[in-house]
Amino acid sequence: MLLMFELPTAAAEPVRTQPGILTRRLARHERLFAVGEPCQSLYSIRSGFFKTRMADAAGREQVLSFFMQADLLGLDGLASELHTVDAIALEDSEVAVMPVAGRLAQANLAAELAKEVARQYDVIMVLGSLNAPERLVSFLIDLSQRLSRLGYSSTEFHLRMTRADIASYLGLKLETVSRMFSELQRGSLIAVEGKHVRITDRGALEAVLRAGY
Amino acid sequence: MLLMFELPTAAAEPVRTQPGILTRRLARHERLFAVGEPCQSLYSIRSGFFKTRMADAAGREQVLSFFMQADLLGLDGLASELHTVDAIALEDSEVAVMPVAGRLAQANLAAELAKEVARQYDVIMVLGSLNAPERLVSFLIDLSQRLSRLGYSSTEFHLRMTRADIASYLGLKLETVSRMFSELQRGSLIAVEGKHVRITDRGALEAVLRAGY
DNA sequence: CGTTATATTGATAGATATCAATACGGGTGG
DNA sequence: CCACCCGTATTGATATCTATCAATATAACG
Repeated sequence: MLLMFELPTAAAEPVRTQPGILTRRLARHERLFAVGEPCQSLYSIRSGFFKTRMADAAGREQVLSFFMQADLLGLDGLASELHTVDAIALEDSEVAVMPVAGRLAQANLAAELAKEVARQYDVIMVLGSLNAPERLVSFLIDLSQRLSRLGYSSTEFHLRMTRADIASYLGLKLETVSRMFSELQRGSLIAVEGKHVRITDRGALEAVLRAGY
Repeated sequence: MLLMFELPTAAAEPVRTQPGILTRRLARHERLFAVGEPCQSLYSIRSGFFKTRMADAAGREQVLSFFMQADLLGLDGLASELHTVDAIALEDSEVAVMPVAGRLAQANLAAELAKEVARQYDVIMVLGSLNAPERLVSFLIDLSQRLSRLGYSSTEFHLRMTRADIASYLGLKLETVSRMFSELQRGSLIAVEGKHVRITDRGALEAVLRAGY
């Protein structure tokens, strides 16, 4: 099992399902690309769910983003031509492989990068100025909005990532995340059962971000 | 004095110092652009020092970056065509004004955005996984390296920003930043006197990031 | 030179991390 | 297909870190 993580990420050869479009399938826990690998392609997520993570000089790991359907993965590698993060499938997934120099025009690339910059500013705001419950609320609202945009329920969903993933993403510890879930449930803002979340009071959730907690 | 902050940011008309190149001068505390303004130009810093900041729904302010000579300001506005941050001069400064659609080729734009994405990942790592002294160390090393690249001393420099600015940038409170400065000084890693900083033991500073503090 | 912003330091409170024990659940092998 | 087992999650008790409150001290600015 541990071996799975050691396989070179190119082990699964992309397959040509439609003329001119490469598709790659990944099993849960498989790595789409790893730190240090050359960045030759971007990946548009067809289905599934990913996280990206990075480690610092002391080996501390940080989850940087979560990616779902229609999201574009791989922008991290454009500055240096090498990937600076690992991308890991959190469930069986399928991505469209797009050569960096290919169909994605230069202008679109800039637009995607600009969006990524904007998203990251939001993450920095969260990490820099929100306390633990606020961070979790912000995370849930963001998830809810993204799912909604994809046509899924905005009030009820399954978390694809572990508490540890959420904690790392939010700059907290997993126990704290767990406590905050329970806390929000006690306050009747949400209903949680493991990875299943239902937003029961969206107004109150949004109020948390406006007025603090 | 307070009025200064209320002046529209376009008050100071850019002047044409060289044929084809617009330059704009700003006094300390003056705003180069503000949240919500259309993003028509990027700014290359000729001299001086800037911070960018953002406020969330609850009005909490977050300093996002510091900019110095040769840095490119304004990338924040490219996603939505409106600026999402305020840019404020921390000392008398001069910037070259570059129309977004102008001389900066599309490819260069993408490259700059990619670099910005990479820089922000580092900020997220800092906020997400370092404790207070480590954050300050990371900040000082980054500053030192950037100044060095510009030909200034990497071991001795003047901070252009206040403790509150540093604190916001690092997701801390200003008192904590002040304590961490004193702490690093007690450990003989640096010598501080107000805004003047001297790095006395760079090896030890770097060790903090490798081994924790 | 006075006034105000900025910085330092101390005492204390509050939030989150850490340590630990238990419960839960999903994947795997029998 | 079921039972087992290990990864995951919850919860409690306590420790640690950072924020807050407060009092000076210092420096920058008009």
